[in-house]
Amino acid sequence: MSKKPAETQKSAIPDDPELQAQRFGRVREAHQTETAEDYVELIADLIEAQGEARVVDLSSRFGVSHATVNKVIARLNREGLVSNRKYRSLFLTDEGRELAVRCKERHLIVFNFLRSIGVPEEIAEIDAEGVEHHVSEETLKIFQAYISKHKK
Amino acid sequence: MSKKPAETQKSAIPDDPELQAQRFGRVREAHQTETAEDYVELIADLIEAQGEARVVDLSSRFGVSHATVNKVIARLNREGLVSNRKYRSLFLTDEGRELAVRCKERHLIVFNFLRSIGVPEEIAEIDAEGVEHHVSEETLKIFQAYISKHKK
DNA sequence: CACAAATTTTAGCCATGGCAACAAATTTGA
DNA sequence: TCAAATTTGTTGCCATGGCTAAAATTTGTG
Repeated sequence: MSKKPAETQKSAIPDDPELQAQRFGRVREAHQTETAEDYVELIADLIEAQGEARVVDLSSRFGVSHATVNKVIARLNREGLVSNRKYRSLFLTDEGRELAVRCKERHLIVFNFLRSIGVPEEIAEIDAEGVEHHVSEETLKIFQAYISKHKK
Repeated sequence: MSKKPAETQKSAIPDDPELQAQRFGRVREAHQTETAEDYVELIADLIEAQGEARVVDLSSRFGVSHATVNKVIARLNREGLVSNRKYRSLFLTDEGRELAVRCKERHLIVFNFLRSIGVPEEIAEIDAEGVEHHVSEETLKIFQAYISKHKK
């Protein structure tokens, strides 16, 4: 009766399992790349700001042990995003550098968008850090348009 | 010269390490609870929609194997969010139910906010799934206010 | 230069959440 | 009823990203 053919019945009924599985799959994927993105982004920032990126810096800025940093770096190296030689400072590969640029852009858009709808600076910074990895290109474009329209 | 005393120099310089570590720490925390939140939310939805929540449903909707579901359920049980007996359908504890309610509210706010700034339905659904776990209470309030102001 | 301090690496531990394969219980239906 | 199908549970594997502790290397100072 009041049931539209194949429409989402909103509220509780989560609709088609496959669709939902795809969504969660996306989130899991995003999660996979989160660490990599955070690392290349910070490495790029450190190189720009201090001329080099060292394990200590990453460990203090991420708030994890240097052992953890080392493990992640080993993976990023394996995946061709970071190039490093023992006991020397860290570098990004071309691929890593490209990824860093994209991430930084995205981060900035999310941050600016949050600011422009009225989120206080420090909170926007925190939220952007978590949110940036989960925002689609489409949504990002909408954020960008909103910023442009409302700026100053 | 155009350098204000102790201000964030924007762009590349990531500012104080401790602050930054706190931010990443928050993201890690959020991540910790993500799985739990997704599970209780879906369990609640399934119970509402179909009268019960079974391992098969979770596995097909999350798109993971039932072995994985079982493992997570064991943890949630240990943590007092889910109550279950062997070979029977799953239930939420009071605590689990409360968490589910909070998550559902949050999910809906994020989803509606995205819709209200012009994100298409299916994309909003995907993005909300990933974003919801990383939005602070403050930002959520701002989302909510925006929705109210722009609704209809 | 030599040695102490700082940094980096390694090793070994843990929990989580993936998986496949197999085992057990329950439901179904002929 | 009872065999087959489905559902659930268990086991053992893997990778990731946490940790501490100890070893190795580099750095810097006296």
